[in-house]
Amino acid sequence: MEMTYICQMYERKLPVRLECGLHLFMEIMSGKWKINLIWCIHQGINRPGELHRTLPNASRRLLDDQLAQLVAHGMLVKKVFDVKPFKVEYALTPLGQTLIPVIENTARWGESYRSELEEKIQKNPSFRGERS
Amino acid sequence: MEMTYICQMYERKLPVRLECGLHLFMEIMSGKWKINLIWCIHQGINRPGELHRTLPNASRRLLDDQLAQLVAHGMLVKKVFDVKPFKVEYALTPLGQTLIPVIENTARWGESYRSELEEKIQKNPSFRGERS
DNA sequence: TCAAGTAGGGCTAAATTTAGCCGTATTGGC
DNA sequence: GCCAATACGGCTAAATTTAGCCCTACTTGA
Repeated sequence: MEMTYICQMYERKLPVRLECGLHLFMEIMSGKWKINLIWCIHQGINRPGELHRTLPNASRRLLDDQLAQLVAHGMLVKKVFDVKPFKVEYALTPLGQTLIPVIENTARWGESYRSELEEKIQKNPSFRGERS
Repeated sequence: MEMTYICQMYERKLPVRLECGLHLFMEIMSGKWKINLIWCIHQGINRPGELHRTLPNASRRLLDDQLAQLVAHGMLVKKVFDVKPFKVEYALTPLGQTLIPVIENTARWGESYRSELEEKIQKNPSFRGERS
C-alpha cells in the first residue's frame, strides 16, 4: 500500500540556516511576492481576489502559496467568513505587525540609494559564475 | 563564427523587480552566504581563504561567486596586493557600510522573536504547493 | 620533487522557486 | 442553460540558485 499525501509537498533536502536574526527575517520574507502581500494587507487590500487584481503579474497560484506560507509562519491570519458566497480575508497577526517598522526601515535604505543600486543591479544582473 | 564568452554566464530570463526599497535590499542581499560574508568582512575577516575557513559549510566556488556579486553591486571592493605570493582582501565600500545599521536593525528583529520564528519555520519548512 | 597554501575558473547535476495550464465547487445574474 | 465571480488544488515545465567535482598557476618549505 502506497503513501498518499494530502497535498503534494516539496520536501526540503538542504538544511535551513537560521544562525542570525537576519537569516530569520529572510527566511520569512523571501518569496517573490511576499513583500507586496504584506504591504498590501497592511494597507487594507486583504482579500485574495483583490490582491490578485492589485498584483496582476503574479500568478494566482503562487500568490495563494505565498499567502499560505505567511500564515504558516505566523505573519498573517486567514479569516474565512461563513456567508454565501463565502469570502476570505487576511490580516496581519501581532507578530506580523512587528514586521512593518523593519520593512519601513529597510525600504528607506533602498530608497536612499536607489539610483546607485538600480544602476549597479541593472548593469550586473546576478548570474551564475559571475566573477570580478 | 560562433560567439565566445569570457565566462559562462547565466542570462536572466525573468525580469528583476525593484519597485520598492525593500526589493532593492533583497536583490543585493539574497544569496545563501552574502549576509555572512558582509558580516565577516565588517569584523575584519576579509581574505578569501579566511572567509572560507570561517564558513566551512560553504563551497569555495559559491563564496567566490557571491563575493564577486557583492563587488559588482558596489557593496565591497576587492584589493589585490601585488606581492609574492599575491594576496587579496575585501572591504566594505562606503555604500556597503550603510548596510550595517540596516542589517543590525533587521537582525535585532529576528533575535527578538527568534523562539516563535524558529518554531514556526521548523514546523513549516516552506514548500511548493503549501496551503493553509 | 612533492605537498601545501595562495587565488580562481569550467563544467555538470541537484535542489529550489516560479510560471502557467486546467479542473473542482458554490452562488448569482441574464 | 451559460457566464462570471467567489476560492482553491493537481500537475508539469521553466527558471534560478546551490553543490561539488576537477583543473590552472604561482610560491614557500620540507
